[in-house]
This record gives sequence, C-alpha cells and structure tokens, in this order.
Amino acid sequence: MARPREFDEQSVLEAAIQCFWARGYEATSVRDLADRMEISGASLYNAFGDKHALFRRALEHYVAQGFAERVRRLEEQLPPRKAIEAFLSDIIARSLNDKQRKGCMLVNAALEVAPHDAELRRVVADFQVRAEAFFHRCVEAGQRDGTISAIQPAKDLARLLLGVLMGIRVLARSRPERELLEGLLRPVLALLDVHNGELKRAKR
Amino acid sequence: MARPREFDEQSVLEAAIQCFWARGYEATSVRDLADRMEISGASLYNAFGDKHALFRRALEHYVAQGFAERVRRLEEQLPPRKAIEAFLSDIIARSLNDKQRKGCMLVNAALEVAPHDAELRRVVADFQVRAEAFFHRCVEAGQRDGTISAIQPAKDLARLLLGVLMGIRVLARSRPERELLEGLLRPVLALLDVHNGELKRAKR
DNA sequence: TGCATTGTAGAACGATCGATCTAGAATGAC
DNA sequence: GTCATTCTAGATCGATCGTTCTACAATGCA
Repeated sequence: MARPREFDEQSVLEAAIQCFWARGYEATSVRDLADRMEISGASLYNAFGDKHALFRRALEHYVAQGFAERVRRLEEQLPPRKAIEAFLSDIIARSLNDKQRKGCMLVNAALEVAPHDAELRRVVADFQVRAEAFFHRCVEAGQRDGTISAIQPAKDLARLLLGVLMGIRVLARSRPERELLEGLLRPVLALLDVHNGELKRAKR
Repeated sequence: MARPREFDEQSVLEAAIQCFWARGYEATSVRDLADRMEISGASLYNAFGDKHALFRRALEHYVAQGFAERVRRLEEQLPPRKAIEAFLSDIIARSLNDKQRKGCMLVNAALEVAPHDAELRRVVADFQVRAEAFFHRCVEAGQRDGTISAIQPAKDLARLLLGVLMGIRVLARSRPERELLEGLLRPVLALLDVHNGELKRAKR
C-alpha cells in the first residue's frame, strides 16, 4: 500500500463549504481554501481534482447535510401545514441570525454558477425539484385532511412556496429585516388556510 | 481647454452593463469591459475611476433605465390589479426569452456583491424599497376601489410580491420553465382577488 | 505658433490566479 | 531492509488580474 491521508475528507470538505458559502465560487481562491482546510494545495488537488470538482463536492455535501435531513424530520414530526410553516419560519430565523450574510449556498450557486455551468446547474435544479416536492407532499396531505385550502392546485402552491423560499433568501442578503421577511410570509400562510366559503361550496 | 472624449459615456456604460449583467462583478475583467466598451483601459480608468466605481455606475444606470420608467408607464396606463399582473407577467416573459440566462442584474448584484459591500448594498436595497413601494401603491389603490382583497394588509402583500419577484428571478436562472414560473404566479394573483365571503362580511 | 490640459493606445507593473512540479516522508508487501 | 506507491509541503509555472506608466494626439487659449 501507500502513505495514508493525514486529514479527514468530510471535515476538510466542511471547511471548504464555509469558504464557498461565504464568498462564492469566483471570489474564493484555492489558497483561501487550502488555508481554511488546513491542507496543502498539492493535497487539495490530489484529493479533489480541481477547484471546480471541489465546489461540486462541497455543494452536494451542503445539500445532503443541510436539507435532506431537516425535511425528513419535519415531515415525520409535524402535520403538513405546520411543517411548511416551520420550514419557512426556520429559514427566516436563520437569515436574521446570519451575521455574515452568507445566505443559502444553494441560492447563491443558483445565481453565480448555475447559469453558466450545466453540471452545477443540474445540482442546483435537483435541489429545487426536491424542495418543491417536499412542499407538494405537504400541500397534498394538508388538502386531503382539510387543513390546507384546496382552491389552488397543490402543484401551483408548491411552486409558490419554492419561489417564496428563494425570495426570502435573496431579500435577506441585502435587507435582513424581521418585519420584511415575516410580513412577506403572512399572506402566503393565509393563502394555505381553508377559507370561509370553501367548505360550504364543497358541501353543496 | 483640452482634448475631447472620443466616446459617448452613456453608450459605453450600456456596454459595461452587458458585461456585468451576463457574468457578474468578479468574473468580468477590466479587459473584457474595455473590449466590449471599445475603449482602452486607460480611458476606462480616466473616465470612471476603477472597476468598482464603474460597476456602481452601471448598476445605477440599469435601475434608472430598466425599472423606473417601466413602473411609471404601468401605473399610468393600467388599473392597479392589472399593473401588478402585467409587471410580473412581463418579468416571466423576459425570463423565458433570456437565452443567455442573464437574469436581473439587480438580483444578481443582491447576491454577489451586496452582502460584502455596504455601498452597493445601499443601491440594491434602494431598488428593492422602490419596487416594494410600487407594489404597495398598487395594492392600496386596488383595495380602495375594491379590485384587490383587503383581508391582508397592503404592506404584507407588497412584501410578498417583492419576494415573489426575487424568487422568479432566481428560479428562472436555473430552471427557465414556463410551467414553473406561471404556476408560481397563479396563486399569488388569486390571493389578490376579492373572495366570496369578503364582501358579505364587510356589509354586516 | 507655442502652451497647458485632457484623452488615447499600448506596454508594463506587481500581485495573485489555478494548477503543477520537485523532493522527500510515510506506509504495506516482499 | 527494499521497493512501489501515495501523500505531503513548498517552490514554481504561465496566465491573468486590476491598475499605472509612457509616449503621443487633440483640443482652446495665449
């Protein structure tokens, strides 16, 4: 065999995430990365190939760690309407506590690298599809059990929720104001509520 | 006096907008800019100071040309509810025709430069405040004349519309799909509609 | 016609970029 | 211990970055 790695791949990958997350792809240099990961440039290239491949690994790790697990827990522990509310409220809380204004690495990537890079665009779009699917499952379940209005198609409501999620992340990076973000969310949640006239019409 | 300029400041500024719009701040080099503007690097620095100042000028010019005038026309020519719908539908149409996936220069700037640059953040936030104010005026007017539901506060609806605008711009850059963007918009417009129960309750 | 002033083109600056090379250190197989 | 292999640190590569310098061209004023 040969000489073993002196670092843990997972933990240096998380250091790389911190760099790319805070400054984006272009503005992060390979030297920044190597310093933060506490490995040499040669080790970085040896282990991850090049800067682009490292970014891809970092982005995928970010999704796997930050999104998939959280969604699973919400769907297990909360009724659908509450899961949607908890998810979006949590995003707002994170945005307001985000002193570095890092935002969401996926939204940042959606604007900086996705438009010009088909490979990374697929990673970003995959996440968006999965987030939309989470919202869609919640809305459909809520519509079935009567806790979410069925006036709007579940598909459209899921799309709206995805759009609102992206919008919150954008606004928070230039205007992290509680009133703005919470005010934005209120009408969306009201839209999910079952309306006064809705049940009557259904019973006729 | 002295030797006169050989270029028109407005038109080279528009060339600079094209560069920064398509690739962002970091990924656009001063040489890219000078080539597209058809002036020498020396003239660029002589006329605009440095890359950062040029970006600021370009961004401000983009807002002044692309947003202010469009909003004025919509508010003059359309009733408030229709003005909102026309504005957002137009954004979707632009996004779907955007073969280069340039998106909106202001949204791009909100994520790339606003978080780390107080000066540019002010330019971006100023635009967002003005867009929110446009939506707010429309919603208020619509609520007064009965064409927009008054169940939600005009302030919150305006914030939501701003968030949806940002969300559309983000999604379009990685998934420019008509179904997604138009589906997203439908429930928002439905939220503005006066509901069946609303008038009855008001008359009691 | 000089002179002062500003604009221009292109070379050049030092710094930094992503990436690679060199030399040597650390392992298991033999 | 020897060897093949993989890892490491640090120097180094050519390219490109934002910016400035040099030399000269074009103007109004004297």
